[in-house]
Amino acid sequence: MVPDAIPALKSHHPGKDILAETPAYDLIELFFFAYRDFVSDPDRILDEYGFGRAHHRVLHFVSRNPGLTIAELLDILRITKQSLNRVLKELIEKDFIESRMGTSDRRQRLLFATPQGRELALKLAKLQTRRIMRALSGMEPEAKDAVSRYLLSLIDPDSSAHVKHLVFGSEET
Amino acid sequence: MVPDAIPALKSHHPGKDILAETPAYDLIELFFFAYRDFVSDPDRILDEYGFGRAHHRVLHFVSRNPGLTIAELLDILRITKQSLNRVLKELIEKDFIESRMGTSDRRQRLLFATPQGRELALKLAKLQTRRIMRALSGMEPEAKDAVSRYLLSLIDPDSSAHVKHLVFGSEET
DNA sequence: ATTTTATGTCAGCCTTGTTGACATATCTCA
DNA sequence: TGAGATATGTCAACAAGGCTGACATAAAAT
Repeated sequence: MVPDAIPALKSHHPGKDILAETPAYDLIELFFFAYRDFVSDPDRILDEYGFGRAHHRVLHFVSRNPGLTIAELLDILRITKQSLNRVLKELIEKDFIESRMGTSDRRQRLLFATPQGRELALKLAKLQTRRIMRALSGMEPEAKDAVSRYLLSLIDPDSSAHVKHLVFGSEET
Repeated sequence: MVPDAIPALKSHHPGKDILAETPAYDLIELFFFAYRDFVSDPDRILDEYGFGRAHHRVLHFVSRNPGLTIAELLDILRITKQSLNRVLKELIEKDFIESRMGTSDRRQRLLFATPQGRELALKLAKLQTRRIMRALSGMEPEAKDAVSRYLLSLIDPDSSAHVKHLVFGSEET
């Protein structure tokens, strides 16, 4: 059923080339399916509020990082300010996020989730946590650490320090 | 910096409730960042062909499962036939995928990647494999298995048997 | 005083998802 | 055989969420 998809790797040089270049189809495809289902949980709830996945991402990171600036948020999401502005404006209008003028630099906007915003963000995070916990249950305790290190290592090395700081706070390695 | 986002879980009942409901922010966020970077690799190459991520997904699963039917592909991707048809038509026109009439059931269309299609699919899979191998290097051998089992368990239980069959072939457990 | 920076906004476009309606060929079953 | 179910294709319209380019403003930095 599955075709010989790696003809170029059959004959030639021995050694690690073969292993290094043999596609890791299992991890590629499992990642796709896992992500597909993982992000689908919040969708139903977001619908009730008239929000989409883009709103979820913004609300999540603002709720997790009170006082986040526009520039920092753009760097996290890797989208343009025009794209961000569209969903952010809606979140502010519907009172899920509040934007205050920066104190030290008054050009900046500091973003904060409102109580309503924090509540929704928490609700969605719990939903995803339930799925994560179900997956981790029945696995050895070291498994969670392995998964965490794997995901971190998948990230672009350029960003990994930044992500580490964002996710774990000011810890090292 | 990080707010007290779980006030509702502080006082009440003892026991596992607290742990079960404390958001797993680390795994939630690492999953987001890892996926963000993981899917970005192929983008540059796809651009050269005038394709997007939707084309990539279709090409990947057809290349991996020669003879796939439209219905099976729709079930994998979880999109509507109209959405699929748009990108599939382009892949066929540009000769990356071939559609043959079913033999046993002539209403069906059996999809096959052309040599050109297989080549592109392989190129993209290798690119993602390089990132995966970089992440796995430096981890214990059991780590890969832990990651694989974790991702599989994240998937909706309804789909997990189907995914298992698709990814690993006709194996059990 | 000038330039740079942080943000906002308008306009238009692209990709990729959606719904609903309808057409065709083929298979299944009574 | 004939009716209905099934697999696919297609048209039209729309929505979400990306993008680019251009331009505006206020505040900081030099």
